[in-house]
Amino acid sequence: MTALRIPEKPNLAGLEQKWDTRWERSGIYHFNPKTPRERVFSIDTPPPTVSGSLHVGHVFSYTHTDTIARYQRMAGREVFYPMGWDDNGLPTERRVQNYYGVTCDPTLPFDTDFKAPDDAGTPAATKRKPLPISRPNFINLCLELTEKDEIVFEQLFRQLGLSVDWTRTYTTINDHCRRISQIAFLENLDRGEAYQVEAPSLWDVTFQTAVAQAELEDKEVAGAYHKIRFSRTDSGEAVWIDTTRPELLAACVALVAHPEDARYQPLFNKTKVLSPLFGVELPVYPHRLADPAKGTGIAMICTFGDTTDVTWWRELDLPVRTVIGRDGRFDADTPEWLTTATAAAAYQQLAGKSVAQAQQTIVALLQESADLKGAPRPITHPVKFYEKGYKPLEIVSSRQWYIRNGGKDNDLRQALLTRGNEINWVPSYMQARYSNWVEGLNGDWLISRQRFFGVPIPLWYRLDAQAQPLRGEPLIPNRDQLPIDPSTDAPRGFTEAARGQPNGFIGEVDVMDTWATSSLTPQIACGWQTDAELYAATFPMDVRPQAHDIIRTWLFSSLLRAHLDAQTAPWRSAALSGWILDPDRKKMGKTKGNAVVPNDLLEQYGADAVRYWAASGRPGTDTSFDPQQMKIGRRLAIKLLNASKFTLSFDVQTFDAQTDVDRKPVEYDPGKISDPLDRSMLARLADLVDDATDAFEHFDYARALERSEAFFWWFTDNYLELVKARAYGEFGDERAASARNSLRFGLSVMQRMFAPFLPFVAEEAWSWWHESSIHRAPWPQSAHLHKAAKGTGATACSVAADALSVVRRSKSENKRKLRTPLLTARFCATAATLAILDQVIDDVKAAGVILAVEPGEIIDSNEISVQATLEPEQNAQATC
RNA sequence: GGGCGCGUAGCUCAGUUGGCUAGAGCGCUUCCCUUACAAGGAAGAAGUCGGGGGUUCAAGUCCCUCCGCGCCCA
Repeated sequence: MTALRIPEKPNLAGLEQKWDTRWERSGIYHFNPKTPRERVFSIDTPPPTVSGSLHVGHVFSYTHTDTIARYQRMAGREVFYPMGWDDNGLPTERRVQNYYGVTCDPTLPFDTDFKAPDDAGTPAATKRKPLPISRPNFINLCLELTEKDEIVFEQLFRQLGLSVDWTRTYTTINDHCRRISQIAFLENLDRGEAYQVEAPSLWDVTFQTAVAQAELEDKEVAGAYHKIRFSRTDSGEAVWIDTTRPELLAACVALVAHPEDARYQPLFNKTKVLSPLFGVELPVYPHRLADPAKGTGIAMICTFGDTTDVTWWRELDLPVRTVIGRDGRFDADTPEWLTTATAAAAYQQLAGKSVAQAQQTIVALLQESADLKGAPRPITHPVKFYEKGYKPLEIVSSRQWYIRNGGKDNDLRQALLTRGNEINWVPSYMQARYSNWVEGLNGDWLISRQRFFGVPIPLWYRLDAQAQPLRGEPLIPNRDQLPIDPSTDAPRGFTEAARGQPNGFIGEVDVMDTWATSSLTPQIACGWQTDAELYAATFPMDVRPQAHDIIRTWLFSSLLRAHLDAQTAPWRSAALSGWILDPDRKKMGKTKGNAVVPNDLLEQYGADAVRYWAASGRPGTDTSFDPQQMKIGRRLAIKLLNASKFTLSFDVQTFDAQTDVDRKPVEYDPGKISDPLDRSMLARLADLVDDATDAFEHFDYARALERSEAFFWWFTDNYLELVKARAYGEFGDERAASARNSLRFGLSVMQRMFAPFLPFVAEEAWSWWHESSIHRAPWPQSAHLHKAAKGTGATACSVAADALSVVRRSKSENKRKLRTPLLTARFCATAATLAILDQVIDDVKAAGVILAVEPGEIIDSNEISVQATLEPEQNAQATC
């Protein structure tokens, strides 16, 4: 038996710091890879973007996962719970550019003596002209800055009490992740799943990079229909088309109308039309995607104004006539297909202009030539944007890398849908979001980005005698060379001097999109290709916790990579968390500017209280930000300390026997629990344990908390009050021992059941009577409680509590103190209830301060009532 | 337009395969410093379960329909 160490006045101050330090020292959250797979519970933690700051949304969802992790650990599983930081990608680039006042120029050589500008971190750094630096130097700055951010993040997560194994932290730009990402890419290439092709792709002109379907966002923007005259080559008759993008007139390759549209039947494939201003001769085609109800029913096809243009271009086999460059401006040179002097003159008025400027110009030109009918008619319509971008996406034809994802291959699509069925979705309706996304894919996954701070695509190309790259035969590094940066590393058989020279080589300049790396978090964390023992112990992982808005990106791409590499789903379960809503029911997030920073909350209410609020949000459900709930959590934490102090204040005869299956040193003796009230409480507690355990097994931490909390308040307000006198010894040693052992048994179970939610206060109270951590203590089992209850049911304690309640009411309604004695009390209930009440009457009598209990009266009601005589102070008589 | 979710007390939410008089916490009102806890305790008031229709002995729960809110996709 451990000596008790109970503070005089327990409180929450300093618990986070105290226990974080001890947990760190004892390493209780460290994963032991020498564990058989069936005893492991592995978690694919979402790596937060470190270029932002953590907000309550993070606290919310990471707490959910932590409650599961802590439950699983207590339930006997070896929990694999690493953390990652997502520091790779555009958000970090932007932050580094601003912080240091630099810009990345991948054509520059690595400068080994490079030092960050002196004004880094000051406003001056953003005001002056950015300093161009090489990609490796730029990446070093990214690493330097993100490292600082990561320290702050880890500090906060520790304060929150996440039971992460901090020895296994990865960052998505570090050597290990770049290596895994590059290996995975090369394997995709080997198997023919990765390929490059010159094709129209969605292009963000601000960031000057291609983007993927998953990163699109429709935004309603103002536009206008312009009615423009084309003319038939045979008759000269006008053909009016409506377009929202008149500036693309020079890029027009055909007109299109619906095949069944009678108005245009005579034109299809028979006669051609001339475009205004440019005089280009164009065919007219039928196609089902042309909407007869839209405008005049006939549209111009340009390469490329929108994704429908791409479809038409592909299906009608049209030429490419590009006028907009990657910077979003019209090409300076007059395109070759504009052959007449007037066409060239018209085009030169557009050359170099932005899309908006060009539109104004072309409208003026069309008005001048009377080819525009009436004024433009303003509309608002959905336009595709890059989710992080500010300008509408353009579609440009460029060489890009893709990974096959089923968007163009029905067999693969079906296989991915089937994989979805193998996953336990929490909540289950989230699977529909996955299936909908997979069913709606319309192309392969574009993974190349024309950016700098990302994982380089690990390839070079041989140059021919004219120094033109031979794209078809990339030079591939050995796996053991990885990670490489083709902009600074030379391929085997070449020296750096051959870079860019005829018959030499050139590095692939593109990097992979962040999702191409983060889609590999299971492989990164589990030691794929690097640690066979760890991989065998942890993969496929048990659960992927994540927010539901990135099912289409992170969840889908992760599932794809695992399917392609391992022919399995990467996890058994996917647990989707909801969002935090602000008081106006709007999503809280850093981009919306309404996010609350958690530091003050942790300071004010304590980590356990904040966790209590977070854990009350059910899986997948959006939850209101509510400091009131944190107050309640704080109160619960304090209550647990006080109830523990009281329960442990009674001496319990020590004993040592194998009958206690829970642990040693033995803290209580179930064999001494003899009173029906005590046994009944344990029976009730057994039901709770079953309920909470079942909830946890289904990832429903919120239910487990709610049930545990309800029991606990009943336990303190009723059971504890009922047994108090008996525990103090008023009914003899034997019955005192029953109360004391029962109190301790109940407390032991309650402390453990709160441990996943309130890890600090549970550990603190547990430490008063145990040497080892509660977080490695076994999860309570109902069988142990049933055994101690010896067949007694849960009814007796309910009857006792009901009886106590009516006694209290009789005093409260007469505005008397609860300590006021009842001279006499006669309980009225059914015969069965009275019989049960009789077994626990001593406790009811003591807790209710009843001097004499008269024989009960049998009535036909499920409710207990009492006829009581209050002490004569006012001689009140109450009947309820 | 398609898919998914939500609507229960003033607020935040439970309510499992339909089953007794629909629950909890907060807030509100009244009372009590009670020796684990006033950072507490006891009691009370408060709901047409979004509207309507249907199935059923029985509907907050199942079906249909409408209204409102949110998210995802087109």
